[in-house]
Amino acid sequence: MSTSPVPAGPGAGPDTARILSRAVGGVRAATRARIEQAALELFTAAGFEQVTIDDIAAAAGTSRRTFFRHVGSKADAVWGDFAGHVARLAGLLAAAGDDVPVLPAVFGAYVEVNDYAAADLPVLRQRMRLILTEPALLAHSQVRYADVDRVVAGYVARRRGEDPAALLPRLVATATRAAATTAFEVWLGDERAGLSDALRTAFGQLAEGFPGLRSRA
Amino acid sequence: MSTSPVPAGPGAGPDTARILSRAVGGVRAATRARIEQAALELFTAAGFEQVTIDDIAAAAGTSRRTFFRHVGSKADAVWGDFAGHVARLAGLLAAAGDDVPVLPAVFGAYVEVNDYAAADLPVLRQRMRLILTEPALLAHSQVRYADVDRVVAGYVARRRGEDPAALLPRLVATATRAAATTAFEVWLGDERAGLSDALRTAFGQLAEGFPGLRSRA
DNA sequence: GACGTTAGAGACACCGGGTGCCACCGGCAA
DNA sequence: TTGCCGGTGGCACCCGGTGTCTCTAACGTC
Repeated sequence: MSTSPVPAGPGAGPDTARILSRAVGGVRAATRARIEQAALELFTAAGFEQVTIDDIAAAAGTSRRTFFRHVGSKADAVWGDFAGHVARLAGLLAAAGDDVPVLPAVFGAYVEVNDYAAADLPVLRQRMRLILTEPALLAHSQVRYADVDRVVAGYVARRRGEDPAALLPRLVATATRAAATTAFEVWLGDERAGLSDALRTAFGQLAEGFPGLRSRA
Repeated sequence: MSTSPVPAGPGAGPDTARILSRAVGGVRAATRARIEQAALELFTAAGFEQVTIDDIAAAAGTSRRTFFRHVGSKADAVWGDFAGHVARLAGLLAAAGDDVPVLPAVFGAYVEVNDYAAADLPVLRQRMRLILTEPALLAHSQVRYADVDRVVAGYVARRRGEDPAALLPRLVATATRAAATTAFEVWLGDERAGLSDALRTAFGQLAEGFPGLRSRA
């Protein structure tokens, strides 16, 4: 059970992973978490492009093939359970009453789904810094955000009785998401800023139509 | 000089390219145009992922290595001279007088830089359909749009005397760009729609802060 | 007209992300 | 014991992208 190069063979994997799981729920989730953690550390230390899959696999104590089985792609290693994030957003919107106006409902759902516990903020900063800084990850983000946009556009369309492909639902989705990512950027650049505050400020500006910029400067 | 498999060797390239250029200006530009055209046709016919670089090179009558020398990457083959596009936008903003309010200035620059001649619209549709449909190209678009955002944010910051990294300049940049891409989407989905009209409509909604969505539905 | 120079092109080798396939090993049920 | 099954590792392969070398056609110079 030491870390010395014992020829333990492939059987060593399941054992250690088993120990790590137990409380979490499943071997899969445990190894995936190990891989993602190793990837995050290596990416922030050396940069996304400089780290190879073999590096991550080695750091996580597994193989290249297993990495792809769990994570799917190099970029996916940074995103964690984003699908669950989107699902929570969809749930919040579905649960929003029809008495609250559309725009505040979207704003509120965004703020609530991004209401992280203080303990999770450092990891979130690490993730977002990578996503917004590394070109390859920034590119990949567009594919993920498209899922968010579909959810929001669908909600607006339902409330308005419009086609989700119409201008207004799509516009609300892309504009609110643009505001959210911008809020993330300024939050990332200011160590003292609060994420919820940044989101609310950005949404406020958006909802007011940038009043200071429409008439004479 | 026929198209039969004469062992012409590497010398055949420069000759034909020479003929194609002359009126355009440079052998480089001609071969690049040939490559981009071949790529666009193959992508729309078979899908972005299905087409390999070798396919494009063969269709353009050149080699894989030459493809990369001219185009840079597979995704770049779709974008044409987007850098010039961004430069024109920057020029329009720089030339905008300080008497016109900030937001209308940005809107106007966007509309004007996207005022294509009728003859260019089919190719534009082809390009935008690919960019908005193919996931890999949608991802890549984020990197390109980041350049646009920098230009717009810089303009807003200059007009307002703020830091380009502050919330408002960034927010205006990302929100207007989101509106523009949304306008492109609906324009793409509606054969009869006008691009300028779609842009103006989207910008109008954005500037008004979605009035119908802020109070009771 | 022979010369060297230069830009463009092709061939080759290599790297890294991603996938399909097969073999193995452990646990579990019949 | 036997058979199944989830998880794993190894291997081969495809493809996008880059560095390097060589070749050749075109151009200016003497």
